[in-house]
Amino acid sequence: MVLAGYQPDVYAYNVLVNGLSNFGKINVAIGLLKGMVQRGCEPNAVTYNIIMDALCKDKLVVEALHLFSQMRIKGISPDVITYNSLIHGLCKLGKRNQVLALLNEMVGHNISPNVYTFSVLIDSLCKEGMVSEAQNTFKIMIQRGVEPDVVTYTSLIGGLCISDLWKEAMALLKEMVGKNISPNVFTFNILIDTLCKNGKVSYAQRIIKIMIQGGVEPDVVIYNSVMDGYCLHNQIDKARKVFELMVTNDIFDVFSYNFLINGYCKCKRIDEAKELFDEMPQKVLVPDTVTCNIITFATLLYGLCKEGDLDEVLTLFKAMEKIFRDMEEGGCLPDGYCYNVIIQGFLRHGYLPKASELIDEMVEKGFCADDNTTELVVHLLRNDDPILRILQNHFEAPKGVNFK
DNA sequence: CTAGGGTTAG
Repeated sequence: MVLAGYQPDVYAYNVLVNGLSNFGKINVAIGLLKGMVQRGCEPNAVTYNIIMDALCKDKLVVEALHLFSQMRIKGISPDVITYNSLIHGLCKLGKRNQVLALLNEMVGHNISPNVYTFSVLIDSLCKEGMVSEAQNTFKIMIQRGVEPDVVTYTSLIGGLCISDLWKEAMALLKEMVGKNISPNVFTFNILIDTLCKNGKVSYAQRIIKIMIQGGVEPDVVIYNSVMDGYCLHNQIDKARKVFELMVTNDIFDVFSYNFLINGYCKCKRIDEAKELFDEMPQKVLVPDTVTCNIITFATLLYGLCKEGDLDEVLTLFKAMEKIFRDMEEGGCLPDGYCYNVIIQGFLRHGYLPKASELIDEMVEKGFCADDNTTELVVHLLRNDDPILRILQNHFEAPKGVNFK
């Protein structure tokens, strides 16, 4: 464009700056910001907003604030988007005082906080567990004539759920529906999952009905939550019924299997857990879920270890080792959780050499013993087991424990 | 051309 003798205007530059920022090339975008001035094109608020927002999303709020002062020196007025980006960035860093200062500043410049501003504030308060403050902010917003939308409601409902205030969350759902603000599948899922975890599966079923009436179809996540809700509250057979319904409708995934396997392991119905595990390859074991397969192995082994069926554990572990090697090529390895669970199984049942060998392997791969593993080793050490000296090097002594 | 939320597991 330049070679052909055309001068890009500020819109053209902004498109480029935006593209570069979206691809993480913020430094190149900043270079362009300087370059455009040299070529006689003045940046506008949008140019600065794009770069400042990208910086804030990279937690580089200090750099964003530097640009903020530069734009004002140039006489370019910040707008509500400028402030929202900065406030969002500062909220994520927990800089409450600076957030309040900016809010005051924007109001002082006659820039009113809008639904984005309030949503950011409410979401941030919710995530910090300050739900009542979030509720207050919500009230203030309405008082000031700023209408909450689906984003604001979803954030606040999520916050209430985190604090187990599901009755308040339900009330809020009703309120938004009454205002003709349609909840989406995420709004429903957050609520349904909380209800299920609290053992209120029948409430959850009611919400699912409301949801279907509202034209939102339950997805696999919803069914999984309901199933896990039953598992968590010792109603494995109800969970099984949901699962079978899911399989019939072809709505299931690795999560579904993992929940149910976990449920069976927890109520010691290991045979059924193993049966489910065995049928997975025909149904869901596709390459992009290999990580989840590991989790499933761990879950299954956890159940077997607790049962003390060590022969079976060893058989499975050998099968697993083979799969691990196959996975290595795909870059998918067992994680620390997996190692710890298996090691604990061996420790509990006296297979100390195998435990030692696995700890070596785990440490070699950069994973650490977790609290449970450490506790088991310490317990065995207190009983003065000589074999455990082999293990000592792998653990730092917790306070008050002397390995020697 | 620019800003907010987003759900399930060991």
